[in-house]
Amino acid sequence: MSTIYDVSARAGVSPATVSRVFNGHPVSKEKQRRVTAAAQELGFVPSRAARALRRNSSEVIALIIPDIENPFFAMLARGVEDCAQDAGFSVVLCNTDDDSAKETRYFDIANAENMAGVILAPSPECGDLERLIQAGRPVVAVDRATEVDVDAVVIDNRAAGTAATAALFDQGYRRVACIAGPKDIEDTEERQLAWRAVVTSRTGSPPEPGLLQHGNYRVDQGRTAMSALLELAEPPDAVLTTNNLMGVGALQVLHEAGLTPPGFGVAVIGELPFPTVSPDVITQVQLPVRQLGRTAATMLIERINCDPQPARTVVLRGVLKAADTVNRS
Amino acid sequence: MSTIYDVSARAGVSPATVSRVFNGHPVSKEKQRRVTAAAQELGFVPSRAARALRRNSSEVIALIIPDIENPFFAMLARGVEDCAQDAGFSVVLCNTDDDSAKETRYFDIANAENMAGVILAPSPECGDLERLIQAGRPVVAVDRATEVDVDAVVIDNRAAGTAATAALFDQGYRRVACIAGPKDIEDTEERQLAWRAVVTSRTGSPPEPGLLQHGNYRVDQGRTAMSALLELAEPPDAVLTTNNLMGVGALQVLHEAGLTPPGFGVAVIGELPFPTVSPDVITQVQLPVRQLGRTAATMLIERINCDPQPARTVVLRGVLKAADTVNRS
DNA sequence: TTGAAAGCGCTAACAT
DNA sequence: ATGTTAGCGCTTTCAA
Repeated sequence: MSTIYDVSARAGVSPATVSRVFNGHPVSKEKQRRVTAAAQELGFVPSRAARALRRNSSEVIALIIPDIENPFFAMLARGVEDCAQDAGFSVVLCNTDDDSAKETRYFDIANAENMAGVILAPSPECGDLERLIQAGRPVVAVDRATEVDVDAVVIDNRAAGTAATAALFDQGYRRVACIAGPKDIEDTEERQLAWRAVVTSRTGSPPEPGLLQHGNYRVDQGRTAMSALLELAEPPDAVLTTNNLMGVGALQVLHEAGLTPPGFGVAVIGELPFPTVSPDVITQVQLPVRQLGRTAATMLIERINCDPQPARTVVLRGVLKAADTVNRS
Repeated sequence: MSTIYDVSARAGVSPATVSRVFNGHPVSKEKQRRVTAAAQELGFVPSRAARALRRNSSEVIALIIPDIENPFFAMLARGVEDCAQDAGFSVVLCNTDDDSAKETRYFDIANAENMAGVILAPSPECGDLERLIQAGRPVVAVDRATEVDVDAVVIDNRAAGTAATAALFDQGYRRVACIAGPKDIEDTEERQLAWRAVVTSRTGSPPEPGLLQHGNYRVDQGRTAMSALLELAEPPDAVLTTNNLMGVGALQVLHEAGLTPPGFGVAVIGELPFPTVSPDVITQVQLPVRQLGRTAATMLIERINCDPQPARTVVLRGVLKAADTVNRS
């Protein structure tokens, strides 16, 4: 690995000039040419390690998410990485399993690595964000907002829940249940409240308590919740799940019980990953997840470039893909 | 962010001693105590950036893969990250889209960042690995081997292809087609050859050319290939896909054509991601993907710790989950 | 066991 | 526009 000194010697200029060329600072045409030529010949690649130390900011951003195996976060990661790469940043992948201690550990690492910034999908009780703020490291929250006042990109959960639930009623279902996420998470709470509101307005009374189940956003809990719903004295004829993975679990159980859509109504907030059967009979609210990632990365990079404006929250809306309307009389 | 000097001043020792404490080098009990106390009080976290520069090796490894949105690679990433984290390493996510130019760019970044090592799922024509080798950066190849002689963790593709194809014949299917990956990739080639061998031995003659389709490992090409198979003058009664995503595509097309398993036999190498219907009617060769990631990370970390042994190749085997044997007479 | 000091490769004042 | 130089925070000889 050759250094800036090797290049400067070969080009007959000072190391500072080489640095200037590689940072786009003004340099005379002639020296510019000599430097690039010398660098080319030596296969010189600037040391990001040295630069990070000197500038107290590396060309790396942290992406802190619950679990990359969840297709939602994989998509998000893809959006972030695409955008980051275009801007010359690399992305460090940090899985937290919704554990705030792990989250905090990653905050420390972000500091220790002098990372340029952090994109965070916060766990229910978010880690100690102050550590980042105090170090002056920009943070953008995605998917969920945080207590702390930082930039955020979120989904319009209320609208998503309303659209999905209303679609089920429009398709003719009457007893619409809901499988929601953990109680203490804001976004799922919003979706669940939307469901409750639509049920109330369509049926004239609030949903029975048994029709609301809580899961942890994963497939197995979708299964558990769906099983519980089917065991009710008076089971529902349709279900809304507030995320995609619990939708997968619910569909598995329904399938095993011989209750496939559209015989039983299913609506999912989020997109079913890799469906092997036609998803036309399932109502989905498709979330612009990649866009979520791209937007977050863009905002973060603006901050990294010292954009001084106050914290912003960007709200993205999902797109309703209603099931083919089989109006069951 | 306090530095090693702040700590040394507070503890009344030299900076070198602080460094020694944090690196597990011998230091007297007393000073050890004072240093840890001082560090604790100051909330000192060692600068990885400085360390990386000085040691010419950071606590970061690169994970270079085609696409994190493919659940196979998401699982792999999870295995890698879990293992890396335990050893104190962070993981940089690099999506190549099977583009060797992007791959090479990431090799340069790995060098520029002084990364500790690289885990690489090589694209068909692999990037310029020499850049890494020459810089002395350890590399472990996963999923596919490389031209260059480096450590590798791969799947026993021949066994996987054989088991899956044989299972289809055992279930009573007679005309077994194959949807394989790109022609120039070794692993899919192995799987396809295994299919060919089993077909030949079971039917007494090699498969007709039309029964072999090539795709690019993605859902859409699985669809295209399956459609082509169904349009044959004499269509197959079963199909093997050499990866999971093409299996998804094939199942979609079959479903749309009203040909669902077990009426039409389907075997997939790899696991169907998030199946919404019971996968019991589909033969899968489950690949130990997370284990693949863990093994690769473990091997890499051994190399980082200067393990001098010659390049090793570890072969992992999949597990056959045959469909419930519906023997169609 | 401990400390002093050099230096990893770069950037940014400062001086010219 | 360009060169000189002092660090960024750490690790690692070398001496003591």
